[in-house]
Amino acid sequence: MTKDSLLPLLTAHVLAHGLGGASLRPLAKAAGTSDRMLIYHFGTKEALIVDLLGHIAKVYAAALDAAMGGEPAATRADVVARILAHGDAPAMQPFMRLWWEIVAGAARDLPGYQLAAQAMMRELLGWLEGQMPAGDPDPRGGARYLMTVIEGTAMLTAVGHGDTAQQGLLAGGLLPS
Amino acid sequence: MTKDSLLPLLTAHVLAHGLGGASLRPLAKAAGTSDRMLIYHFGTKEALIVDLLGHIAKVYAAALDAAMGGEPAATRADVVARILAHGDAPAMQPFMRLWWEIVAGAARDLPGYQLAAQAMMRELLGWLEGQMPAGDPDPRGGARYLMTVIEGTAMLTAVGHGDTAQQGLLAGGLLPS
DNA sequence: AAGCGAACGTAGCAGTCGCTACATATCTGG
DNA sequence: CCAGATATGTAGCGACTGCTACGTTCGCTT
Repeated sequence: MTKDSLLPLLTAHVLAHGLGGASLRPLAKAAGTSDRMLIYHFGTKEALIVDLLGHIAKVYAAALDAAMGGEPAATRADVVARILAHGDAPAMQPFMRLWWEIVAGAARDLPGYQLAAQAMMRELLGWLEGQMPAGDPDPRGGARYLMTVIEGTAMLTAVGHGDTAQQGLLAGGLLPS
Repeated sequence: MTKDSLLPLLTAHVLAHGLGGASLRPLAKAAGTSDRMLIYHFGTKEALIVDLLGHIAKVYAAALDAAMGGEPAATRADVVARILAHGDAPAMQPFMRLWWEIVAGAARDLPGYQLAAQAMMRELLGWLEGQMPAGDPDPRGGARYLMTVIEGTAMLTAVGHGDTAQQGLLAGGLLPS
């Protein structure tokens, strides 16, 4: 029972129950161990969280890679539609709930949170650059532009203003009509 | 010592120390009371948080109203620049840190969080609509579009990807060059 | 003045927190 | 074959959690 075998189980638990309220004993039960052993392996709860965030970032990267397939999109609007569909998928929603906790932790400068969030955003940006339409005049800037729009849409959706974001995307010519 | 005189002091405490980790005794000390009295006034910690979120939304609305002044912007890019400057102001940063906790709570459907977040986004949307340039072809859709972009920028900034968002805004023609 | 309800302090409940001391197992290398 | 490292269980520490029981003080009304 090593760290690497523990991390997926811990990940599953925080995906289900959140990261902020996670405490050692429930985490340990989810991983089939005791709090004693978690401290033994990770040294500290804080170190555990840092390791866990790193692992979650890697899981996210793998999920993006798996969704990477398909030919490049025809238009920027198609790129947006494609990734919004990916984020709206039911399988992604536990991760989306977790994501906002990671953002909140990064905003408060908790150790490990910024690093994990930046890694995931870097991954998403790379994915977007690879998805940009073939003849796009500015794939590099365009990918950054789309990422900004997409994250804004995700946030508004999280607080129940998804329709507002949809209307904004439509007005910005970023939704296929 | 009524609820309404307590709420500003409680607000100051959560702005400084966060909302997720807030517990009754520190809150009470910040408000100059005891945990006993907080329960007496609000009935439950959960009810206190709900009331507090409602109050925070009102404070946010008032802050936006106060910043409302000035003639309408000349271009959409000016609107974006204006509100990003407002959000980057040092006085707004405790609120920004709190905001991501509110988003995370809304994403997890904690009681009161969605309501407060929606109220604040509604307020921001109204402010944006009032700030749209005079001759804008689609002020209503444009405001929603700008709000999506602005919130995306805020999120990327929170996780340390502010430069990425800047480049995106530039590529989208939403920053005055 | 008597009575009453709201406002408040003190003390404490049962439970959880991160973490540790201590005793054991189980495995590995000389 | 046995020393030493690695792994695990049990029990518990002190601090903190939300919340409550109980008693007191205050301002007000009748």
